[in-house]
Amino acid sequence: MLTKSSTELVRQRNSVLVLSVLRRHGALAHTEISDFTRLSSATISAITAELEKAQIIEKSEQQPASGRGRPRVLLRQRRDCGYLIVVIISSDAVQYSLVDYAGKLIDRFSEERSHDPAGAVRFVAAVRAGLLRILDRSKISQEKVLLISISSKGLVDSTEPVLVWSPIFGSEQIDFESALRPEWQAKVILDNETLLVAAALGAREEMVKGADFRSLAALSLGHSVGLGIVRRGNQTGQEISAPNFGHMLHMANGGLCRCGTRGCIEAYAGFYAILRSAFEVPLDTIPAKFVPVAELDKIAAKARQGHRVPAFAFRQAGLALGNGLSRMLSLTERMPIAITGPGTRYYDLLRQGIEEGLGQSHIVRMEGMPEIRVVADEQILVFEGHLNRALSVIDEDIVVSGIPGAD
Amino acid sequence: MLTKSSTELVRQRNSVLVLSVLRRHGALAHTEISDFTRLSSATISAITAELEKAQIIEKSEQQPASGRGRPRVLLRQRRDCGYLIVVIISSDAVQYSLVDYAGKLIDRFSEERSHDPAGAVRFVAAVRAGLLRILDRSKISQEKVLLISISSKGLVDSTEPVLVWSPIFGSEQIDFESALRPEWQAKVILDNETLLVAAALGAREEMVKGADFRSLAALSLGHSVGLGIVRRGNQTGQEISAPNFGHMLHMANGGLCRCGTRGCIEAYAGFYAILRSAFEVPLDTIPAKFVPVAELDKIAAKARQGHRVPAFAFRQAGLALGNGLSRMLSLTERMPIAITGPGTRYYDLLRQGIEEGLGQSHIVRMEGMPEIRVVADEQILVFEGHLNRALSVIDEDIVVSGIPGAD
DNA sequence: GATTTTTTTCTCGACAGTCGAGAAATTTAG
DNA sequence: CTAAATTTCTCGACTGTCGAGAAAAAAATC
Repeated sequence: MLTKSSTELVRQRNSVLVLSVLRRHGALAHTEISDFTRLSSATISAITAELEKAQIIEKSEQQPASGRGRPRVLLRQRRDCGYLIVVIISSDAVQYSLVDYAGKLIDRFSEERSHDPAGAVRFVAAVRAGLLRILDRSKISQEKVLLISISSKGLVDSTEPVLVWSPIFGSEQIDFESALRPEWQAKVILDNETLLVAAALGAREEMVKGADFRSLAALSLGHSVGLGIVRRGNQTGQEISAPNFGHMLHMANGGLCRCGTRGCIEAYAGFYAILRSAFEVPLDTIPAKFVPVAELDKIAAKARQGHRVPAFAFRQAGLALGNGLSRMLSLTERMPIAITGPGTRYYDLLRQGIEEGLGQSHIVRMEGMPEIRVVADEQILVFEGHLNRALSVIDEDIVVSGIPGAD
Repeated sequence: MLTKSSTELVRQRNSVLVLSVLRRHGALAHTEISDFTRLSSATISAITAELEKAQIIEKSEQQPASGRGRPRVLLRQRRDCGYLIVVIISSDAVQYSLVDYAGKLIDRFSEERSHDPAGAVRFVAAVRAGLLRILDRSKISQEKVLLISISSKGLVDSTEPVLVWSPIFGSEQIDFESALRPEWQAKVILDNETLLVAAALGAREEMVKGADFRSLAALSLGHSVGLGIVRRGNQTGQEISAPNFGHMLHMANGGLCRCGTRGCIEAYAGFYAILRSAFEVPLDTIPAKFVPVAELDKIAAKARQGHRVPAFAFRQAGLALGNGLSRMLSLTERMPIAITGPGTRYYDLLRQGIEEGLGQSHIVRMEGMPEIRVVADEQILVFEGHLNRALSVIDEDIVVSGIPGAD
């Protein structure tokens, strides 16, 4: 359903546009903003004057003029315009980061997680405590926190910040919105971790390729298996999605997965699954909860020395991943695949299986093998994805919810 | 990448909006347009005056006033504003339809197709001849044909009207753009057939549910297997895609498919595949090119009488479909599935397998079985999808390419 | 038949937004 | 100290939407 358009909407969209180029390129002069946005100089004047009056951006202090002519005055976001709290939930810890409106990290700490399984309620309490703690440490007033951006592995609702399924809590849902609402008036968003990795990689790619960038998938290998897809939308920015890839069916009536179903991709390619096949444990035994990476390193070493069984375990994992990716590609357009996560250290062992698994499908035989690259630093990408996403959400909210001081 | 907005864009979008409500609801009065679009009466006056001057819409002749007050004047599209040719390519014929700007069918005929395999070049020539023929029959000038909307089974390029892979021509690509360009200046679009079915069903659904409609998948069963997905986009209308579902990998190293790959879904669920398993022919024999439906009806009759082998063939087909659908659902949100095509007559035999196949995946166990409905009249839906899509493309093109007579 | 009521369409002035052109500001070069 | 260069700011023109009320036209009422 289309919806009506008006002149105020035009101003809103152009204001968001100005803020977004400021995000992408840092402090900019009037002229540069005009160049990037293709808006006329007069319009830039009007918009920036409004944003400045509303204390969202500010003129930077004069810098030594480096050329002839009137010196430029750079415009940048006001750091104290608002704050963002990033919460990254991983299997063994929760990391809290406080970030200002300009994207600068102000404070950060991690808290260990107890692994008690019946702990969804306790976990939520711990997150609430963590949020209050980071707020307290920095002496920022709670109203200044505009957004809480949370990420976790697992399946996330597409419209509300609800964790529908996670490796740790299973089907015990966690609704962060209602958990934080009385205490916080900040907006709460929740994203799948690998989706953020994909978003960050997509943004980097768009920086380089510009309009040529079309789409990209990120595959995260670790205890569990995650996938994020970024596609360039028709008009408005990027479309991202985080499917339930790790628990897509690999083989009917296959190995038992942590989730209780048989034959998931993760039941072949998760760390615990590789361990299970390497030790030739029957595929229907209940998988180990956690697998120390050192343990897997030993198996990998043996596989590299030429031992058949451990090598076969990695190969099976690769096959499951390759088949799954080929199925994903059957449902989307052709796109490059970036592999991240701790599992990348075994890529040499997985590679052959992945490629063979990919090659078993019609689409890959027809279009050829997709480009596969290995990308390290998953942690950094997750945080980068949080910032990209969260700060542009804040920009939009600020503008749409009426620029304060404009009336 | 965001892009700048301007007042002219506002007018464009609102003009398209007016045309689209006229499409959806037929001839409307000034007041009604204002109600549907939520634009003010003054704006409607301005826009409709412009469209009328440009000979895109017209005031309908006075109808007997049916109430107090000044009688309404209804506005409607001018039939002769432009024309659309719909080309539906099916396995045994090509149907040509000429439609006016108001969506009314003016002329239609079908032409048999010869099944010679090396016939891509000849086929293109036949299509060109068919297009000229329908034009000639109706005495409409070629410049008045604004759009040629083509559909086929198979895989279609997402940006250009190129048939990348089809059941008949295989990987022999057909570029309709370049095939028709010298002769026709009309825009050419090409869509997968099942995608149009999904689009039509989505539009119907949106009529009923309004904003509650989220997404829907259409599964077409026949000689080949097709899938179309419609999702409600963030803001602008619907997002539709037609994945290569029939040739998604069902089982590694499985039965041989028409496409030459092993283990495609179609190699289990296509008509020829059901025939093959019912006759207990080895799964690696090259499949029959065409299977008369009567043949399959016989097998179905036997299966319904309780014979094991034919019943098993349908069950295997159902399992392949169910597994495939479950994989699709792992990569998208939960959505209802509409089953169409000639294969629906065997739904009673397929059903159990489909449901079992769906149930083998984590996502379905967690979210529950998706709603499955059987929808007849695939042919009508294909044409309806063509009209929905093509006419709104025309509306947009007319408005965006500058309203003639506005200057 | 004239007048009032009702409903719809049309028109006018107010307001918001963008744009181009040129004025104003401010620094470097000579 | 003046001219050139460069950036920012300002003004009037144009386009768009909106609300209010005028104009149109038919039915109801007196």
